[in-house]
Amino acid sequence: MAPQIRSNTANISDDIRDPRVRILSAAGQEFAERGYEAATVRDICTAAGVNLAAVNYYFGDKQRLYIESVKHAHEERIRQVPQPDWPSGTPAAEKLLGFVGNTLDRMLGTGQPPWQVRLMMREVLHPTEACRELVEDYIRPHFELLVSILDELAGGTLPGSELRRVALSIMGQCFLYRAAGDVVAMLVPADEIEACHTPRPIADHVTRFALAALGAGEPLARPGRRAAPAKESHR
Amino acid sequence: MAPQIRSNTANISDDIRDPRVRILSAAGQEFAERGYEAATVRDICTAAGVNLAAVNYYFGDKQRLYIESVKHAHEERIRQVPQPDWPSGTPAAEKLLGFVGNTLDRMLGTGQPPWQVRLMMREVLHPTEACRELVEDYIRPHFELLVSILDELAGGTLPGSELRRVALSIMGQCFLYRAAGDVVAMLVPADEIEACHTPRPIADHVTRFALAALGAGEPLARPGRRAAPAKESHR
DNA sequence: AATCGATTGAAACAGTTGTTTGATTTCCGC
DNA sequence: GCGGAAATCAAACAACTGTTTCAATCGATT
Repeated sequence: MAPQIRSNTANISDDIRDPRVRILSAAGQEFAERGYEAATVRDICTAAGVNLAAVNYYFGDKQRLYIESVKHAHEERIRQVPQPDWPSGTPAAEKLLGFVGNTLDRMLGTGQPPWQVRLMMREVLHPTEACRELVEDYIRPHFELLVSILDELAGGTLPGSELRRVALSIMGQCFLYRAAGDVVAMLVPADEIEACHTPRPIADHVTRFALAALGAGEPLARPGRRAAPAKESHR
Repeated sequence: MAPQIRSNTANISDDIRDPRVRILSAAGQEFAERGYEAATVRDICTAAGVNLAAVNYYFGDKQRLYIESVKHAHEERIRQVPQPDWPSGTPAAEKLLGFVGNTLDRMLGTGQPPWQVRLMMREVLHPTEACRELVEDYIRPHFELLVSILDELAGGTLPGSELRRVALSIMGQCFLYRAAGDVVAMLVPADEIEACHTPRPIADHVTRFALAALGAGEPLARPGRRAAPAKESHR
């Protein structure tokens, strides 16, 4: 009656035959493409090549299938794109460039972003139960790595709260291209998109922007006369 | 048979009675809250206090109702939050702070962001037909205003493509809090959220960050050299 | 080969969806 | 008040949804 529990260490060739992971994979793609409501278990089962009843047999209902498919997607993604690691002694600025490039590669991919990322993005934008685990296992480690790079970059002179704000500023810039890429493409001339808004140039820009802001690189511009030191908010 | 066309200049007291705008308003809130698929015309009609058939009578079908409700939402929003305007001679840095603060107010609102914004955000994240008009009428004017402020700030030394990249960097930082606010709240300690991640402090940070990057303000940190100036960090 | 539980399969179920129908009421110029 | 268009209403429709049922099949252990 109850489905047999499969070992987590089953090898890949098994996975392809295992209807459980076939369903998870098909479900992830459908959910990523159409969203939770618009995706139907019928389409998922057809894509997975299993019977309609298999979803309820293995996962109980659609909602639990969704949660499991998000989990499965981010576990797969962690295996695909490991955390970058640098030899000790690598300059912090170089680490930052590597980190931003890696983040953009993850988010945008070389070509079409993989469905795993699009599914995770849906979860970030409209969180459900599956979100917390996603944040703790996938997002937070990356975020903390960025914070540590920034700490090194600032020579330990900035408090944690400020480091986190700067980290969010950097993540936000990457995030915009992933979540609102279509709108960006409407705002910027088409030829400029191809030239300046692909992963590598974006990474260069975001890094230069951050380094300059932290005083660890040349400012992007040299306004003619020393601009009046922009008195802080006068509220 | 065909519904009568109402003048666009009908006054507000009329609007409240006009079933057309009652439906548009109810639909916008439902779509913003639940998304296109999950929102039902039955719930919309109940909320609007009209008969089920009214949607098809006035708008034809659900999809056209959605498009019209997005249009209606951003027209309303434009009326609510006019473009900021400064007397000539206002320092560019001050304009930037005002712009960022205004953008965050629009996106986050003082309390719960209005449904109009949440609906527009859905359209940005998962564009449909209604998106193009939204971009041209609502987003692009704001974007171009930011670009012009940045141009002034850089003293005309930066090319348009670079200005647009910086503008996107700034918008991205604001955008993160609106679109991924829940995840931000999971990444940052709760007390820090209340202290440092509300509209005003964010606006201060984003502005300082950008000014420093452009060389028009003090860097956030002084790595290697003397300790951080920590001048008026937060109050 | 027989057995028994795990798995698959086709079909049906009950509920909800967007949409349509056709009668009824309301409104307004005459 | 009358006539006819505009607007409203309750009811039904057909299609699709997630879920359940239960018999058929498979696969390993005896």
